[in-house]
Amino acid sequence: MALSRLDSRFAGNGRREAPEPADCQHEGRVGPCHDCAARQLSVCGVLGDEGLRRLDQLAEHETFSARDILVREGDPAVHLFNITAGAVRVYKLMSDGRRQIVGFLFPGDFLGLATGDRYPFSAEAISAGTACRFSRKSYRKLLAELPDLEAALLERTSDELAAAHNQILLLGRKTAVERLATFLADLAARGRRAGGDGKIVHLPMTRAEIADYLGLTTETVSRVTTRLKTRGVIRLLTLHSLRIENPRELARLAGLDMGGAEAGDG
Amino acid sequence: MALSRLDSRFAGNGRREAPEPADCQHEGRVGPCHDCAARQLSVCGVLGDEGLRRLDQLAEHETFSARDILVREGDPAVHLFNITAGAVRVYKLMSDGRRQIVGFLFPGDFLGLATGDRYPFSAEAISAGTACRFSRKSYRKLLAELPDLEAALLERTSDELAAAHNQILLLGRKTAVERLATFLADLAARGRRAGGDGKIVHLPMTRAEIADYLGLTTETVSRVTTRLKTRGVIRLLTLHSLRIENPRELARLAGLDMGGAEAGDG
DNA sequence: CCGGGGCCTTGATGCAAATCAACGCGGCCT
DNA sequence: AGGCCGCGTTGATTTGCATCAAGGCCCCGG
Repeated sequence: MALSRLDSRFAGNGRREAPEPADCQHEGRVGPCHDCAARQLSVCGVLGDEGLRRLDQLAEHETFSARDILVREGDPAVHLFNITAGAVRVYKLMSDGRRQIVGFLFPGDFLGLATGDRYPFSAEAISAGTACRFSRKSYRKLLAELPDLEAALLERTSDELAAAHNQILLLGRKTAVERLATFLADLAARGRRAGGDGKIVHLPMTRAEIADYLGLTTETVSRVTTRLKTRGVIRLLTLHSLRIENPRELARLAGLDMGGAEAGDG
Repeated sequence: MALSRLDSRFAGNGRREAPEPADCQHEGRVGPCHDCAARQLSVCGVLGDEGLRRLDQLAEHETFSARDILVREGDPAVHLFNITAGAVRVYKLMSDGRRQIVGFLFPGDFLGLATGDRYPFSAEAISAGTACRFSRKSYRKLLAELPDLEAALLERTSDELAAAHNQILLLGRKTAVERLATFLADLAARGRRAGGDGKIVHLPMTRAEIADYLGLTTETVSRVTTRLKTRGVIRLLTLHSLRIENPRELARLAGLDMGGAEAGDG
C-alpha cells in the first residue's frame, strides 16, 4: 500500500511518450535531458554537456496520469522529481480532512528536493504529464561533484522560500478578492516566463484546488471569480482558461506594491 | 534615509559586548566564531578550525538594540546576518499598513540568505542582541570553497521551506486556537532544541507581533490566551513568559497529527 | 436519447474573528 | 509623586467568509 495508483504506471520503467504533450521527446541523440523541453526552465539549464550526460545516467524519465500520486506525506523521501510536462499539486492534510495546497508544480519545478528523510507533504498529478525521477541519494552524490548545480539548487530553493513568504502574506492578511487576483497575476507571470503573452491563463486545477491553495472554499472562489468577471477584469474562455482583460486593475486588486520587480502589465 | 535607527549602532564597528546576554563572548583565543554561543545552533557547527578561521575573517560581530532595523524590504541585499543573541522579527508590509510577520529569528538563525539582489522582507530586532554580519558577495565566494558549508546551507534552507509550508497550513486552514497552540508548541520545541526543558516558554514579542505572525488580531490573541489559561493548558508567569501545564492537550489543540516526528510531551 | 454524477454557480443563513470601544496596568518621563 | 503612553485585556457589535442548500451544465456511459 505504498504508492497506490502510482504503482501501476511507475512500477514499469517509463520511457514511453507522454500521453498529452507532444513536444517533449525523451529519446534522442545526446540523451533525453539534452532535448528536454523543460531544460531551460529548470536547474539543468546551468549544466554543460558533460553534466547533462551524468544527469542522464541518474534520471528515469516517467509519465504520469491525472490523479497519480507522486509522493505521499510521511513516506521515506527516496525520490526527487523534476516535472517536465503537466501539472502537480503539493498538499498537506490534517487528520480531520482539512487540506492545504502549498503549491502547484509546472514544467521545470522540483519536487522532493527540500525535505528531510520523509516527505513533509503529498503530491498528486492534476493532469497527465512527465517527470524525471532521481534517487535522492545518488543525486546528492552528483551534487557534490557539480558545484554549479548545487549553487543553482540553493538559488532555486531560495526562490521557493521567497514564494512561500508571499503565500504567507496572502493567507495571513489578504482578502478573498486579493487572494484570487494575486493567484491569477502569479499564474500570468509564470506563463509569461514560460513564453506566453501573459494574458491567457490556463487553470488546469479545479475550483476546489484553487480554494485549498488560497485558504478559501470553492463557493468563495466561484463568487469572487464572478465578481472579477462582472467588473471586467477577466473574461472566462472556458472553465479552465481565461483572459486577463485589465492587468492593471488585476495588479491593483492583488495588492501589489508596484514598488519594484514585477510591475509592467504588458 | 537608508537604514534609520540601525545607522547609529551599526555604522560604527560593533565589537562591544551584548547589552543583555552575558554568555556570548566575541573576544577570544582562536577567534570570535570559535567561542560563539550560537555556533552549534547554526551552520557554523559543521566547520573545522580552518573553516572557522576563514569565516572569522569575513564576519563583523555587531550588536543591536530592540527596534533596530537590520534589513529593509526592497533594499539591495548586500549583507547576510547570523543571529547570535536576541530575537528578530522578519516581516512584510502592504501599502495600506497590513503587516505579516513571516518568521521570528533566534540565535543560530540566518537572515538574508535566501534572497535575490533585493531583500524581499524587512527585519527588526525585538530585543537587544548580537549578530555576525557578512557581505553576501564574499560569503558566496567562501561557499564555493567550503562545500560542507554550502551543503549545510542547502539543508538549512530546506528546513526553512518546510517550516514555511507548515505556516501556510496554519494560516490557510487552522482556527485561532489551533494557531496559537501550534505557535506555543513550536516555541517550546525550539526551546528544547536550545537546551531548555520545553515547559517554560519565553515570548520576547508583543501580542501584536504574535497576531501579525498568526494572521490574527491582538484582541484575538489575547482572548485565546485567556481561554488556554482557563482550560489549564498554560499558565502565565509574566506577560512574556509562560509555563505549559498540559503539553498533550496543547499538541492536540495544535492539530498535530502525532504521526511521527515530534510527539513526546516530556 | 436519456440518466447519473462531477463540477460549478448562486442564494440563504450562521459563525468565528475583526472591528469598535472602554478600561486597567505598569513603566517612564517630568 | 503625578500623569502620560504603550501594551494588554475584556465586552459589544459587525462582517467576510464558511456552511448549508439547491439547481445548472456538461460529459460520459448505457
